[in-house]
Amino acid sequence: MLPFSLSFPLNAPLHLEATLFCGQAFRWEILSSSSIPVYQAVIYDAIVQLKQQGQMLHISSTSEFINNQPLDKFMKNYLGLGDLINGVFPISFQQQYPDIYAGASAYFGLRLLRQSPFETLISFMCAQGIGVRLIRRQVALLSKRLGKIITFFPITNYEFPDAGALAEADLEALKACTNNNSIRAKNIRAVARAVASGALSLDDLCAPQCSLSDARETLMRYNGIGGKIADCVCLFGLGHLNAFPIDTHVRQYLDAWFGLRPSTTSLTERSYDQLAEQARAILGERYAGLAGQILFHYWRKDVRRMTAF
DNA sequence: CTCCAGGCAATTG
DNA sequence: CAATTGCATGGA
Repeated sequence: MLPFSLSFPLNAPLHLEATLFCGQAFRWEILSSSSIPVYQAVIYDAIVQLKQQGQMLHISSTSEFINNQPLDKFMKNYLGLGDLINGVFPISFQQQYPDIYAGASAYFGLRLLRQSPFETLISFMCAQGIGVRLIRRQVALLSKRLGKIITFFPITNYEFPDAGALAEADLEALKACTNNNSIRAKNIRAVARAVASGALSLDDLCAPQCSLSDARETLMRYNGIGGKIADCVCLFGLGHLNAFPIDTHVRQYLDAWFGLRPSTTSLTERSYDQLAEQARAILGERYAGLAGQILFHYWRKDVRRMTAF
């Protein structure tokens, strides 16, 4: 138990495992695998632990404030507790695809996290053509080697490095953290330099003050960020719940469940946008990203039986 | 050895 | 313009 703790009641049951290990976040760990699991991660400069008992969520932290907000306010926002799953899937979807809706209902306790924009950006730049295992390894290495150490005896962990740290990092050191991919290391450092210099302001790209199309357009100006990665950053770090990232898994379920296929054999910028628009037509413009993330998790866990998270 | 993993960018028609 | 083809790296 960490020094600052609080509990609050939930108006709907959470699925913490699905939320923290569905691929939107890469730093959460399970501490105890007893009947009630405890989840731990470093968020900004705080070690945070979560535990759910019945309808109560117990939170403890090494800091009273996270990212300049009181712990309870920060965590409610971080965990997306304001999003009500009831309105996420349109009635038309429930009627037209009752079996899929029923299957996905096991994951209605999944929430969309509002993570650090910079950490989300760099994390998903590590996520191209690579498995989730290796993404987690890269993010862990970046933190361990380039982030500040944070301790609360006997816990030792590391903050995700800030833009300044990555901007000044030695390219070879960075490469050693990014799966030995020098192009990726170079792209990450360039983006970090843009953020550190103020040329790129991630706060300005957050919803609702910035539109999804403006945010992704800005992000996609940088090498190593295409439509999919921009959408992931928008959805998981910038609060754009209508962003709809299409990866190999989403492509698979869009095809299998809805008969949606890209107009081209390989996904181009154009066919990507077309496919995302067709998905939004089925899942609803407003919450397509959140609905899609639930379907993504359902597809991977229950249909494809993947255990990689 | 081949194929896949939460794609991107340069090149070509 | 739009679409096809290279490319990068580790693990199953």
